[in-house]
Amino acid sequence: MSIILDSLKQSGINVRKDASFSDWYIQVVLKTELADYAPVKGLIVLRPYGYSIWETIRSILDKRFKETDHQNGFMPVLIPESLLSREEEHFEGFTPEVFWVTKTGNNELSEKLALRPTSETLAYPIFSRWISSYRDLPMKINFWNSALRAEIKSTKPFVRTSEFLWQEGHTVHATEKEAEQEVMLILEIYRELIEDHLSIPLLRGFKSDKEKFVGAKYTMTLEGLMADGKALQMGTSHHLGQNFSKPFEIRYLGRDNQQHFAWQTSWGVSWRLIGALIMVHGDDKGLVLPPRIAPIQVVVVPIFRDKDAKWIISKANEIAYDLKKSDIRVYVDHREEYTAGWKFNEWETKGIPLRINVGMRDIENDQAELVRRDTSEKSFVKRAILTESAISILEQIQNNLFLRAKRQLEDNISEASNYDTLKSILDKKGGFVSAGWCGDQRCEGIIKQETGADIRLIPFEGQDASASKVCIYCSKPSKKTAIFARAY
RNA sequence: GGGGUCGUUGUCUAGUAUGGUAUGAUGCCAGCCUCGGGCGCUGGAGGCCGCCGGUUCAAAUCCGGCCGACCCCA
Repeated sequence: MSIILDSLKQSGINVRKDASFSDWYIQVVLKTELADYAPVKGLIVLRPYGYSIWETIRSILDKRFKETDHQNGFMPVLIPESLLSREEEHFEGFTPEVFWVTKTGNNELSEKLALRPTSETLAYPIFSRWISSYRDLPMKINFWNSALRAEIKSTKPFVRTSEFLWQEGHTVHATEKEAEQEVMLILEIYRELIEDHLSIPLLRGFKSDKEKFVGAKYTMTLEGLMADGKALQMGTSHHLGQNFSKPFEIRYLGRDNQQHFAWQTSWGVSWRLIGALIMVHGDDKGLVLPPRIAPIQVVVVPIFRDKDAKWIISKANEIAYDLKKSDIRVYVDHREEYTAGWKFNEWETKGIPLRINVGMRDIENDQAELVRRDTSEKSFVKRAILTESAISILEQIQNNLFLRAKRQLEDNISEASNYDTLKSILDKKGGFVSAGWCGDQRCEGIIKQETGADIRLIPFEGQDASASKVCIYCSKPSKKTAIFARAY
């Protein structure tokens, strides 16, 4: 059961983040009106506030994709079984979580149709029709859509749902080198989104073969750390090699007048990022949004009594007008049905980075009160420098959230030189644990079974030192330095 | 994969042991109120007690199945 805080009313968050993390998370999702449950297990409804955060994430990414010569397209949601199963490893990997359509009305379909768990197998035969020569390459297409993967056991809004919003990019290249560059470019675009906009620090590296995208040659990943010490995969970029171009016959005629199989990549991030935002930055009062992705960056709350309402609201509008001229996303809460105190709480729960209060006293003093969401710090600022102060404080909030999270991440990366230490760190502290690994999937599998932790990534950095280590499980010479964690 | 807890009005809940037509708060609606941290006062509306079936004169309550939510262990 939750620990109920008497001091808070039911309309607010009434459990503490550090006391009952999971309960707290659900309350934030529901009470800030990000999302609600749908009638089918594992499915959620995005409410306008949640959707607006997704739209912000989408617009940031979309801009970067287009700047790097990607185009948007759309693929249907149904995939014939014959196509889904064409690449064997891929099919086996996805089979347990595929939703199947078997009927139209009362008639059995002659071939089962899968609700897309991802679009590779549907897109690639079509790509094959579109590509015939090196002149058609590279082809770089992105889809903003949803994917369906049945979550049988445990579900959690945004983090683990049977349908999720995401983008999936698919590119086709003439050379392996180009595909490798593409995978890295995308990883950097994701890093930029997550670290610079969502203020969530990351570890970068490769997935192990066991954890990579089924069918990929290799997968690169960005991993974040949640406030409860569990890791969350934030984005992945896959080098598909020719693993799909061969079965799906994506061939092009080269300058050498020879047929070549193309080299491919695919990559995606999902609304899981919204879950990460909640878990990383949220506090006992609710959501805390970094300014760059907050749908509303500044809320202006006019404080008034009936007789001077119009006057004070007009002052609030003037402040908002100035802020808008500087491209700040601002909202004036002029509702007369709610008290100022009520509004303070509501906007804090929703995580608006900066609040500006204006009442009669402030107007008399030619000032306004600024309240930071991240530190609760209050300051009075003269009207003349209000806009520049707001801009500067928003910037500070953005940085502060990142640094706070970065400290949290760094404090929770441990090193283990033997198996007992690994287990004890996982149990007592959580977080990421760096250790030597022989590269054998059996060791990896046993560790996961015994500790619940898997290899989150093989980091790009620090691999030089791995030769001097031994495998954390079998003690044979280490081939890689791997980072283990329990994860969502 | 294994185990457990739970489902009562928009929300949170009492009632379930021992069967008799549902309690309180909050929210909602109307009207008042000197509204700077979820103000205060008066009145009002709101319920297939998750769904389906069984037992019974009678089921929120007992039994079975299903659906959904959450937790713990691996």
